[in-house]
Amino acid sequence: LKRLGLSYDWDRAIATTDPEYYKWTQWIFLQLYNAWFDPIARKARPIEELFTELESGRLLVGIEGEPVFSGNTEGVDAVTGLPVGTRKIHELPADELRLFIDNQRLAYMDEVPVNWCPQLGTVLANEEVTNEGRSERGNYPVYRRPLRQWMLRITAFADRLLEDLELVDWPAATKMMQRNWIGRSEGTSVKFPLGMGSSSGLDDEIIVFTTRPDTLFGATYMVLSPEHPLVDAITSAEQFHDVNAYRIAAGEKSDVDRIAEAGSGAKTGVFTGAFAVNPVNNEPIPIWIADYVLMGYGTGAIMAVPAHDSRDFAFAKQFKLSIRAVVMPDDAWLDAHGPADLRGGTPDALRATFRQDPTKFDEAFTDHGTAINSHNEELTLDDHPTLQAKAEMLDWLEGNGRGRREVQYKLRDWLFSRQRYWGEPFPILHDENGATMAVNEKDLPVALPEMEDFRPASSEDPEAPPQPPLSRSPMAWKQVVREGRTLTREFNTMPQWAGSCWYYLRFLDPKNEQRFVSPQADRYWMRGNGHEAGERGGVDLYVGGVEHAVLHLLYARFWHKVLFDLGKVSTPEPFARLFNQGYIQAFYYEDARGVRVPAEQIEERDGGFFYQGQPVIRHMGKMGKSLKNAIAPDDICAQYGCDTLRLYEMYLGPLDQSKIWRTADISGVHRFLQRLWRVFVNEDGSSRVADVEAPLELQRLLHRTIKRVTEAMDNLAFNVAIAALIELNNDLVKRYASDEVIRAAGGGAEAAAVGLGTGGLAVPRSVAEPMTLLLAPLAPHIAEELWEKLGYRDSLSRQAWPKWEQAFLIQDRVEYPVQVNGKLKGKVSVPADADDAAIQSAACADEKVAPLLAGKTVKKAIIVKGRMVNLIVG
RNA sequence: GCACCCGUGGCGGAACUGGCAGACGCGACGGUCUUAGGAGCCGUUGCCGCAAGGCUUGUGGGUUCGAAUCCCACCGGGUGCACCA
Repeated sequence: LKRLGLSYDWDRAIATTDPEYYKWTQWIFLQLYNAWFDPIARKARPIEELFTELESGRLLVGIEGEPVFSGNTEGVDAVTGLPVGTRKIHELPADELRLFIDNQRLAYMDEVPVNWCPQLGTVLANEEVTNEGRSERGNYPVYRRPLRQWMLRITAFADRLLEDLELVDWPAATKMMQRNWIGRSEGTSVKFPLGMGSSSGLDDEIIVFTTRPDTLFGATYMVLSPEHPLVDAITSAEQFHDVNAYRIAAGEKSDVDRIAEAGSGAKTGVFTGAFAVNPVNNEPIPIWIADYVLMGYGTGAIMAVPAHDSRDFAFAKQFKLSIRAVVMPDDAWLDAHGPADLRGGTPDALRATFRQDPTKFDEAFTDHGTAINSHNEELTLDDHPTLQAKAEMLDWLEGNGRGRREVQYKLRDWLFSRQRYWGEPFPILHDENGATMAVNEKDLPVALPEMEDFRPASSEDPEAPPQPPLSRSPMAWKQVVREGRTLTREFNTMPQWAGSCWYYLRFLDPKNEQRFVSPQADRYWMRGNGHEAGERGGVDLYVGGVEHAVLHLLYARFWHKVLFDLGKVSTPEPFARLFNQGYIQAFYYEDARGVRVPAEQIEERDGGFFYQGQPVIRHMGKMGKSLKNAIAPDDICAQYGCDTLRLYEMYLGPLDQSKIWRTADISGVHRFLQRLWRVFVNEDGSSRVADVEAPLELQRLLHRTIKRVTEAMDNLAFNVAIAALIELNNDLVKRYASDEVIRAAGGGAEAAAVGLGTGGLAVPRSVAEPMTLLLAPLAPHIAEELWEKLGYRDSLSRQAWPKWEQAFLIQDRVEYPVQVNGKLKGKVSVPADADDAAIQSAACADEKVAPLLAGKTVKKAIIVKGRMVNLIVG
């Protein structure tokens, strides 16, 4: 791939080139294809059970082809004799039944507006489009256009994906991002009948979603998204031209333009000529179309309450639509936003003005308040606080069949097909009618065909049709004959996420040829911490960057839940604990044109930075190719060794923070390793370690170090663990000085005499061995070398982790800081078993403290055992 | 705009449940060994002060015997969300 000049990444290359791996990715896809979501049980079930449910009559087919549970129907239709709102399934023609079933699958094909990126020549998932409306990869513009594509029904799992975030030990920020992305919002759907002036002639209604049903009396117009399916039917003849022109313009707009427009606050829109009826007061209200209403959220239609929604307020002012106040704000808001001549005046005047004409205020009031101007013959909300008014309105709507409680999600189904060569082929065949069927399990994997030219069709024209490279593949691959019928393979391929969605499961059992993972391996690894089946469980610790928060981590949770529901894995969540590591950052440099220049060729002089003699500007950013500021790890390894590189990166700071690379700082950890080596090993390579007694103070330091390192490692605080080892090493260097120091002091024999060593020059084995084991996870290579110098022939990796002994953590004497009135004044050393009275008298007798107590009485002494003494004097 | 996280020496950072702030490292300074030092070794190093001593965890307040840690307000930085009805 590199030779061909194509960009690639390793995850993807491995996932799509190892048939033993993608075979099982295709198999999991078939699990999704052959499953449906039971909304009552709230779980995925095999498609066979859909047939069973249909045959038993517990599941019925709704009028619009939706599944209806018999328990949810009300009464029997007098004409058909069937439960209200259902059809006879046995009389359904085969193709309709097939359509019904296909529409229930967790992997299904649908024609929906998708993110089309002509330059990449492929469609993209919502999660792969940036806030600016560009492709995350390559940063190209993305357009919305309807295309028939493979979708995965992740929305069915929205509630469980949200709820089960409670189970996992993840960073708050990552959970927050998933919650935002799922975007659950509780509200009300309200039916607005079409009124006079509608050209449709149908008794159609428009359903809107709102979180503020209490403001329904203030709905003075309605807005449909330009793509709303009813637009054609309702638009009047006079308005047809304008509406059509607006729709075309909106369709041609890229997301980039649309989002830029949103940022400016400007609104565009066109009147359709049609009216709807506000169900609470039977007033006709005009229906507009505008692109500030998104087809992708809610029902693609809104009731506009301009007095209490800032977008509707801007739109109504621009197009001179009426604005009616139905929620009274508090006085402070009125005073802050009211007309200049009334500000600072009486609240009554402001209230009266707001009630009459909210356009005199400078923005919409969107908070909760007290309902006003809100009553009809049956219902009055006036003077009721917003929460109460919401509940009352909801009751009224439900009682009259004009609306009901509803939950909306921002999450959309996952667009799963791509028009690229490098991806797992779908294990799917199409018949002559376009119906889909699964490839037989025994025929997996469906391998990619050999092709000369497998590049995606790139174009700058948003109208360019998608052309999957596999559509140009040899006929021998494209067509499959099964039972005498010629079937065609699916030409789209899966996105890179497919393979990464479950690789952690394959890691548990990578050589298994019978299953994607054996139940034994799943149980052993995923429930290793004593979890029962169905409890959280999952991978013990998963370290990765935040950029996966709503991509890989959401997709993998979804697949895992499907596999869990189908009994293929035993835990509902894949990753028990997640840790987001920070990025290594480095300086990068831009020349006068803003072009980035290689950081390694920068000269620093005269307080400035220069590239080939030209001044450049220094910035800071994530280390990588695009900023031309990468440091090749190989070079650092060649110069210092890879243990030094490891140690340096870990010593930079906490794992979750972004850290700045500074090559100069490497010498610190490099020196540590050299000093450590010299404590253990003589210049001639012989070991300095022997079976000598370690002094008590050293034993105590060793056990303190074991404790600190162990706890730091548990917290992933590698920098702290390394610091503790450096301290231990510094102590050893002082006690058992290195060759150079001994020579300087006149040779080994005299060393003890001049105070350089207390127990001879040999380093006690009882310290050296545990220290080596503590070092092993941080600097594994040098630790193995030292282990060999200690006389072992096998790797230390099978050794038990050192344990600290409480007995060595206890000191004979304890040094207490002495505070007087909360201020630190002195320190006293007392025996560890001294009682409070003894500690206090020692504290009072301290030479720094005593003068401060002269002529005063100690009113109170706060003594915290082992911690400190605080004397309160009057 | 809303939400979340974070502010500690010249720098990276440490500090268990509120209990000696600044561990450890870098840098700097001094010494030593050297033909030499951008190597090694030995020291010093939060700030002010000759010292005694005083001050110090973004700023201001609060709780407490005691606050980097808890609470409130503000300032600064980072991240996320955002035409989501």
